[in-house]
Amino acid sequence: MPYWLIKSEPEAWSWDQQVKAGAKGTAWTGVRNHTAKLNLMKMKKGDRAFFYHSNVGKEIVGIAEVVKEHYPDPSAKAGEPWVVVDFKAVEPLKAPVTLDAIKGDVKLKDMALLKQSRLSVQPVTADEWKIVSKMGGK
DNA sequence: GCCAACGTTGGC
DNA sequence: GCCAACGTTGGC
Repeated sequence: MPYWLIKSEPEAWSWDQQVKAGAKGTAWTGVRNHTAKLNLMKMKKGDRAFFYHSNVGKEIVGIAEVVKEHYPDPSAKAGEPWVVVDFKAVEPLKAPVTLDAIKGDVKLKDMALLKQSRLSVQPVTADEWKIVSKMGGK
């Protein structure tokens, strides 16, 4: 099963808001980058993603799950190609995994989070998923 | 089709 | 607040 990492500035959309959105989940709107869009389109229902707080916090705070596969982004202008998927919060990490901690682990040096820091929807390998989950207290 | 200018993201 | 990375735009 593929794994992902989704980024949000907590001032715009935080993990707490995602939790409050409940089991039904919410649309992950606002992706305006083609690489990120392609990743959204690859996601299948049930895929899991790390929820990362960019800018403020700079840490992975929880695990989200795809509840609805991609469909046109309601926040896009007519004719634009952007898509969204619906995510729900699954569970928080017991201990958030900070960017510093990720940088400090040589096994995570190839993570897209470090290599393509501006990409807001990224793939995560199974190994990376396992390591970060463990660091997060799972 | 190239590339300079410009805007945005996100870490520091 | 600065700046590196990088995507987009527009002149040629």
